[in-house]
Amino acid sequence: MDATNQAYARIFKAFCDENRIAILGLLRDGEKCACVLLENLHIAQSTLSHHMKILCESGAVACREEGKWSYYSLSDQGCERARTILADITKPSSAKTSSKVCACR
Amino acid sequence: MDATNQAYARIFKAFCDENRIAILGLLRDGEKCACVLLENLHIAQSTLSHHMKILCESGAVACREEGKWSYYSLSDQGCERARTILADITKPSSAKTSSKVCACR
DNA sequence: TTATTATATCGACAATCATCGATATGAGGA
DNA sequence: TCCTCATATCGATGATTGTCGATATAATAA
Repeated sequence: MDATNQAYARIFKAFCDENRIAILGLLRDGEKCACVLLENLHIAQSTLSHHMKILCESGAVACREEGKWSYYSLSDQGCERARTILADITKPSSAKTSSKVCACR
Repeated sequence: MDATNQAYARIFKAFCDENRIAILGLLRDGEKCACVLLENLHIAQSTLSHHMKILCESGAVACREEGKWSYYSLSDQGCERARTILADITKPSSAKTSSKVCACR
């Protein structure tokens, strides 16, 4: 319905799987090759590739390809954007308009 | 596998559905009765109830029951916790340890 | 008490998702 | 060239999720 909400939802999908959070945890230490990520997770290579695609599409992770290797790292800009959006959707607006009791009373 | 990552993932599940983001948008203006939320969303009553349960369980939304009405509002504490966790998992650690090239080279 | 109203729960169903093994692609190395 | 290695893509499968209508619950009104 709302394209913005849908886009926001897609960004937070990056953070709602425990394996993807584990991947982010590994990337916090710095850029990592896909094979290093794979060594540290108990998932199949095709599954890792799937998660990396979602993380990259959300903008939180950046990919650098070099020869046959793919290096992944946290994207400062993408992560900052996710944090900003979460702040936007969870911060009360300055002008609250609702009353204490429901109108349907 | 990792209980913490699983718990974090569950929190962000609250934010990865467009209808739930729309609900948060309505709550930014202040506490709202469930029936008011329902009027503003094109979903069935049982679906709203389902979403409210997920939002409350994530901690981002608080529920106040009064008579036959349920009033929902953003939880300052719960939202702050979500923001803190997102910051934690997306901020590079101070001591980066990885080198520029993959060890498997 | 009986009826109405607000919300939660249940059961079913379709859609989405995480996962895997198999295969394709593409870069080096022999 | 042929082989190996790193990664991506494909197709299938089981699990989870969003959605609904029907029903249960519980509060209030008549």
